[in-house]
Amino acid sequence: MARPRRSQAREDAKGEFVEAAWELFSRRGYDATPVSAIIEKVGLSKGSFYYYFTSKEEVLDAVVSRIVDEISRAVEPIPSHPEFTTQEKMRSFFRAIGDWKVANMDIIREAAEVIYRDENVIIRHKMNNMVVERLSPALAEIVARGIEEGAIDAEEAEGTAEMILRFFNAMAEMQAASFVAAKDDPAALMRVIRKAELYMAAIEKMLGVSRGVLSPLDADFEERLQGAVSGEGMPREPGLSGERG
Amino acid sequence: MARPRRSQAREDAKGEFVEAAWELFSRRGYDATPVSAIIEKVGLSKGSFYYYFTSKEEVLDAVVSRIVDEISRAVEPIPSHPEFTTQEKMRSFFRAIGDWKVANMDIIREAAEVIYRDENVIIRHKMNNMVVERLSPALAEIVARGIEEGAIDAEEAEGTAEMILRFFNAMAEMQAASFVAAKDDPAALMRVIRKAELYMAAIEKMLGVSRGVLSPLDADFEERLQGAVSGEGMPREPGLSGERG
DNA sequence: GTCTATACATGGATAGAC
DNA sequence: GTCTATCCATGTATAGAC
Repeated sequence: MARPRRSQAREDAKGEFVEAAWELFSRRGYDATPVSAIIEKVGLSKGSFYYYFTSKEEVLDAVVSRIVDEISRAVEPIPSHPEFTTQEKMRSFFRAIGDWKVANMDIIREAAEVIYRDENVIIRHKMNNMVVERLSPALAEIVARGIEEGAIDAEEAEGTAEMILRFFNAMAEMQAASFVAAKDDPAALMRVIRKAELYMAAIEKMLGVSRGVLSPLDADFEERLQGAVSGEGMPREPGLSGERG
Repeated sequence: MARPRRSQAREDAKGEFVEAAWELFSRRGYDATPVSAIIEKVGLSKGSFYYYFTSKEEVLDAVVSRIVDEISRAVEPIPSHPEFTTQEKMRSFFRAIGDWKVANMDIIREAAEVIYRDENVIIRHKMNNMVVERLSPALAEIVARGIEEGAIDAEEAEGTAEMILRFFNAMAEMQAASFVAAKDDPAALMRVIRKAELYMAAIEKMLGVSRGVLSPLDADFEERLQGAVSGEGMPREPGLSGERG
């Protein structure tokens, strides 16, 4: 027996609001998206919106939470992987984040320009903080294990894990600033990637692991990124990852 | 008898707006401060405000710029200091920033709670970016010199300088998160300071300098911070060479 | 060039009916 | 749970006075 519903029953109205909000925030920005736009998209009224969320900010929290959930799911099993060494776990960890970015490159590329704008710091900020909060435990577990085994040189696993993730966020901010500064310069991307390697190398130094333990993924990531960014895989000059002068 | 100028003569109306804005932003927050509050405080009208600034955001930019100017003035002479070694320059550099924070602790302590709130990320963000932008050149000069002399192990001075400053910002974000998480816990401050040492040690590792080159300032900073935080007036003594004239 | 007064559109949020 | 109607704060624009 079917449950009696109102004319246009919603399976998951709240979810629809979150979905619509993300689409709008990523295309127009947070401040620039009025609640009225969200409700229009969903086809419900303002009253409904405020039935599910106490404020516009709350729907942003939900949006961010949903995104971080995805990354979190990919990262959680890594620390307890039975066969991975500490190095492999670290590499997988960063790669999981990178993979998410690559997998969502089409969205990100479109959203980046918007999200990276000053007015939308609030989005990045909530994302950054949630990444630290939710991903720290898994990374801390890997680091703790690494310290035990002597594979990592650090004093305190949790603080170190948090620090690395915040450093990762700082790297993203660098990318944001670089892209905004030169969004029309096609060479900008390569400069950003080169800078990113500096950051990865810095993490290696922080952890006292040898150079290249974390960064090889970059050479790989770089290719995939390049493909994703160009949209069709333009031919390009070979490796720049290892060289220095 | 002085001719009565319109209401009250203003020497520097624009400066007064900036001053008033900073006082209000730091006490109530950016979003929570309507332009009407700023003009009330100054005693001028909205039209005046928009004569000097094209938007509310612009006055925030001016506020942030003024603050970063202060730090910048303290930092600029350091790279060309004739007698300092690279290590001393680095130490002075970080200390100059620390000193500014200590000197302004009363304001900061009051403002911290407000500034650190999510709604006010925009303030921190603009501050962070401006710090990177304005302080990078000086730090890069120190680093470049250090690389030449073999005192610092890094690949590229400018990128490294920018990275370190962003890392510094990340440290501030950690502090923000920690304070917000436990604002009533008196032990929280010590934990934060301890965490901060982790960050300073990480910078030392990044630069390939020996442990303690940068962090001794922390022991010092810690004391002064402790004094400042406990509410006692602190001896504010810029232990650093040149600054404002 | 500097400022006052005022008008206005936008948009977040609420109340209460169904 | 969803609606309609409404409130009201506030950023911004403008006309015009000194």
